[in-house]
Amino acid sequence: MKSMSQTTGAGRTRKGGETKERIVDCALRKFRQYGYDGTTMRGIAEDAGVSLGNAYYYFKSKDHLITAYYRESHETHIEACEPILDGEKNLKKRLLGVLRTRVETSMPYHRFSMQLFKTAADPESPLSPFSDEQTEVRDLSVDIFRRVIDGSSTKVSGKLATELPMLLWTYQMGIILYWVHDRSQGCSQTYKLIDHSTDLVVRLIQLNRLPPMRPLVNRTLKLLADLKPLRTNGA
Amino acid sequence: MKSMSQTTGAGRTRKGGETKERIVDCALRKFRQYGYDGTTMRGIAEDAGVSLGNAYYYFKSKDHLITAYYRESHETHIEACEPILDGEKNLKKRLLGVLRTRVETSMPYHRFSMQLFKTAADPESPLSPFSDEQTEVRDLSVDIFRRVIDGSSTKVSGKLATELPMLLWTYQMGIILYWVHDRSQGCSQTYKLIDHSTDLVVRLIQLNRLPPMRPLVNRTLKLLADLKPLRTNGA
DNA sequence: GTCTATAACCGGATAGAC
DNA sequence: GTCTATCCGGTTATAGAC
Repeated sequence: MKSMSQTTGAGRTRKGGETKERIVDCALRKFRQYGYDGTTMRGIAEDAGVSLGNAYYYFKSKDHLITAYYRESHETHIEACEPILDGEKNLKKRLLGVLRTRVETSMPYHRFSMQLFKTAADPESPLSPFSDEQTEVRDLSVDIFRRVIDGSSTKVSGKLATELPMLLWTYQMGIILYWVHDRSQGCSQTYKLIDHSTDLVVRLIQLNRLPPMRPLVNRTLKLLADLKPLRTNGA
Repeated sequence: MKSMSQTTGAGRTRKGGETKERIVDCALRKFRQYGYDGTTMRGIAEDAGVSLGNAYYYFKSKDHLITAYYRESHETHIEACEPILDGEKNLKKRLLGVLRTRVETSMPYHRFSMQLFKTAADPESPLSPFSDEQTEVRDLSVDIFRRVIDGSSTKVSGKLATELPMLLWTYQMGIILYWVHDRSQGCSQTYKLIDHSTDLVVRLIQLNRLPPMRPLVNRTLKLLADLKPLRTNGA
């Protein structure tokens, strides 16, 4: 654990912190307005009233501004989810609510996300939501799904219980991937996908209770475990 | 259907065709040797003995050279697969053989593919293996899996039969995605993944025969059908 | 040490002459 | 079909100011 901010160690004085914040704000605004490709570092710097080189003092690359997006994105999401996580007991409704909210709150960044996913899809990059460097935000995000399960009336048992929050997070990433490319009016296709797939997912979770299913479930979990060590050099 | 080559309509004279071919050859060699990012258009042009501008006359962007890679990649694969497709009857062994061969033949391009997937993961791009523009090569690739099934002793029935070749192709893309990020010695992790996952996949295919499974299978297929129309503007 | 600015460099892409 | 000249934007080197 190194601790936070990829952003060059910078921003440790009153003025520095403010400058950094100003850059982030301008960047996010430009991202919403013009998308990722349509936003230039020169443009951000100009808006923020700093020189180009100075912007690079705070963020060592354009990509690194993405971390700022992840943070804002998560905060907006969890805030909007509280009512559902607090008030609803039915598993399917909880899951449905969290996923729909994720899409809704991300809407202003639709164009941006389209172009983002190109960089984010590459687990090489520290900017990938799957990378070590994003552990912090990712864990917060996985936690939402832990709450989805724990706060519901459906009890999950066996090996599945441990893995489920992370699996649901991955499932959410799949939804996002779809949304990113969804050009339908108001992203109605994505909402349809959410409805149909949560139905399936909840069924599968409940199927886990049937003893004859256990070997298949366990074998699948074992496979997923194998999928993990992408970054290690193990033989 | 527009027909082939994304490459600007160019290359229709004797000399033109040769120049184009020379560019492709130099590009692929450089891709193998230095990866995608490590290869510059200027470098390719120089090796091919043409000017930078001229290279752009034949390929309207660096990305468009990727089409050339897809083509070579597919040809090498199918050639290497013939023995298995002709000689083996067991479904699992056929599938295993085809997937292993895919990885083996792609090995010289491992570094290249790492960087490639960044661009290819974006279905926006005409370079994505999922895009309309790549229908031609993709169909050829899906066809390999049709042969895997048809030539095997296992009979597949129901709605699954129609979709299975395409599903297996998608599954192969998943394997490739894993391989691309696999840093283990000789990509042993990927081969392990292939072994374990084909086992699971073949089991699932055979499970399809059990009547009680049908509703779940059909519901899943319906969901997958919903997943398709990513590019349309449907309500 | 923390911050800021100016002037390059590099490589993908385009314009336009021949 | 081919070239040269140029643009554009991410990134870096470097030098100074607080």
